Amino acid sequence: MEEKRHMVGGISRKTLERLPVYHHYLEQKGKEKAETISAPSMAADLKLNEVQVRKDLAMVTKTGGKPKMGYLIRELIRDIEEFLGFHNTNQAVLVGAGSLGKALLTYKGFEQYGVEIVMAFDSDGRKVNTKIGGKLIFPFVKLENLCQRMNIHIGIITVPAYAAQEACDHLVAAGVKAIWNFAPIHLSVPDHVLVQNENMAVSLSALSKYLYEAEKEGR
Amino acid sequence: MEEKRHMVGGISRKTLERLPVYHHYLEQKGKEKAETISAPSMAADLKLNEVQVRKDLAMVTKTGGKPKMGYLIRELIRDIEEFLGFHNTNQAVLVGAGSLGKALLTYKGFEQYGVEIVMAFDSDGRKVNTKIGGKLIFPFVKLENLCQRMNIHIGIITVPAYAAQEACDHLVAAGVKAIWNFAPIHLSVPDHVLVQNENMAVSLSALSKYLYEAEKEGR
DNA sequence: TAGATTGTTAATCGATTAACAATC
DNA sequence: TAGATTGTTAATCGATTAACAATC
Repeated sequence: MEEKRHMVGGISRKTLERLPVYHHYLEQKGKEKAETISAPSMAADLKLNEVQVRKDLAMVTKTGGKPKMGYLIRELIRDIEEFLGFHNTNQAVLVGAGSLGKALLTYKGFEQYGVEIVMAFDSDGRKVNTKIGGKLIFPFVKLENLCQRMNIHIGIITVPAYAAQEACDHLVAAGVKAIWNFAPIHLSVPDHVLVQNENMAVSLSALSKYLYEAEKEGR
Repeated sequence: MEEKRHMVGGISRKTLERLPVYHHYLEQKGKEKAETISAPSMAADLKLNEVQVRKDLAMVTKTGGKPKMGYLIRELIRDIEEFLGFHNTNQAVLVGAGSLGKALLTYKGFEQYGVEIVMAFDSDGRKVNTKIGGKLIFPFVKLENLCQRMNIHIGIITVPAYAAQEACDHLVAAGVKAIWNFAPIHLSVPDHVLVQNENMAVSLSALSKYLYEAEKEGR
């Protein structure tokens, strides 16, 4: 049975990308003492189409909204969190304790999204056995063995591009099911492994292109 | 005249996202002594559709490919770089010298994509006047004045979510035209300013959701 | 009741893919 | 020539938006 590339668990990737945006927005609103929210006001604030907002919410909410009243904020937050699986935390390992890896190891916000980095790997002997953000750095050669034994499901790749495929292969061999890739390179993985690319080069290119166009058009 | 949201300089955002991927791939191939490349082989390696590759390349290349031979790698690289405006470097400032900000300040790969970070701002007095990655940290209150005087076009936001909109407002007031936002929050900006969100929460949510589904389905 | 809002069905729009003629 | 490959036109597919009935 072939799985559609753009679908994850029955909803479109586009919707999936908007859910965390809604989640963050609703948490903000919740702090401001608001109890309910309407799709048109959410859409206006987030610059989205109101029907799109309603359809997205319909994918996750059990009780739905009430005409003239909108949705209950607390309920929506809970529904989104359950839908996205925030509450069943997955353990992750990080490969490559360079500056970006260090930033991710010290970042506090991941657990909110159901991901906990439990350790890191690096081939630089000077980093091995030190701690960053409270997480111990192990030698790269122990990656496969340790990940397998600890039944780790998520690998985060922050090594340079030339080392990324090798890191990826070891993670896959260890049984990792999802890879969060920060190296600007296309990774080859078996079909059952999800690769989520965080490609900064893409964003930069888009910015650069936009400014290039803006200049040409004399804006 | 209204500009289509999903178009940047006449090409679709999807194509724009793939161009840096092609660029990196072609540079790899170029190093391996290859001189030409065909759309089918690129498509196979990058797991894309071959017609899509051809169409994307047709958007940027002047001379096109030759039947039976494919495209000249060096030429494609040059065309993509010119199209994306890699060669006219834009100066950028970074706001928020925390762990992520530090990672970006020390990262070497940006200039390749036409973006040079020239300085950073932080409201923490202990960081002010120190250097990270060779770039000087200025007090946050000087942001608007300095950016305006130096005619900076790109702002990179790596402050916490609660401080992001304020940082954004100052950047916009200083005349910045494009913002690269790492805070997990929707920024309100005037229409002429481009916001490029690097939302790690979105990626994490997708990973988390994928694993959640995989478990449910017993994979 | 009137008006705001929801949820759904139908129309539109854009991006992807298939089909195919042209060409080296 | 035969076969690989390009480039383009047409068909398909999915996501967005418009229209509208239902409801509080």
